[in-house]
Amino acid sequence: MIAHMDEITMLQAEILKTLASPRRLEIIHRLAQGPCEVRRLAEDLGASQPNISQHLSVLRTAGLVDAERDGREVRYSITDPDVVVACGVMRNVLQRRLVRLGRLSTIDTTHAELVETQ
Amino acid sequence: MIAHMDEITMLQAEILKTLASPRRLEIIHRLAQGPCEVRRLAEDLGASQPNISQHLSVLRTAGLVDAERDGREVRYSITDPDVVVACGVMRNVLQRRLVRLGRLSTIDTTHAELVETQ
DNA sequence: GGCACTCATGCGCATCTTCGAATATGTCGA
DNA sequence: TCGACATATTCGAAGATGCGCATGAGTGCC
Repeated sequence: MIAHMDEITMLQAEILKTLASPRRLEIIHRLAQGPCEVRRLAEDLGASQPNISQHLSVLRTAGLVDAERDGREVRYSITDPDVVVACGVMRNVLQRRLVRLGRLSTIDTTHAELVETQ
Repeated sequence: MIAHMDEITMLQAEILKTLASPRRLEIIHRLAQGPCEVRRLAEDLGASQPNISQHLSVLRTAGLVDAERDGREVRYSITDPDVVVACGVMRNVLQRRLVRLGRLSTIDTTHAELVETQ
């Protein structure tokens, strides 16, 4: 579909599609704090191991996370910190919007530098 | 699905899902240069009017763009510039990756501050 | 080798998304 | 009011996605 379009635009759409999942966002969010093994991710996020593994596979294919074997465990980590930064900016957009919608009378959290990517 | 999860995480996934489309990214990219009417968008992007209108509807529902009627035309514009910034950061991540993959011997474009969101 | 543990993968099913084509809605001018 | 133009919406088919479940594959210890 869409014969000719900036290749980078299509790649970007792929990346975004990869991130467009609550579960995967949680994983990214968790990995932003530091590398983590599959089992622990599954526990922390309250999901099944296969489920987490599937999502990690998607993230790995998209090049958003790296996998490193350590004994029988596999430790995943964020590939490029800027992905977390981008997510943080998005998150701030949402924060601002929620404030705007939720409490119209409230003074805007002028540039609440949350970027609490962690 | 996924009973309890940060509401903001789910909203963020919604936003990302909205952006996870080459066509819609093109639209955002185009609107980042300034407001534009549907017909011109369709022409510039080489897509049909209904198609563009559909995508604009999705973007509008997600609150990513604003629509303003002007006579019989409707002018669309970016709601929050930070969305463009976030896209720009993502784009840079990709740029770097392409450089890394394409020309391994090339010196890394150390923080090529493209953010050519425009 | 055999077992336990950790992670990855394949399958089937329900759900959602996208597109083109047709059509409805809205706006202006004659 | 009618016609022309600009935009929005609806519909159906094709394709993609997510989940649970079962199972395969890799590793280390006995």
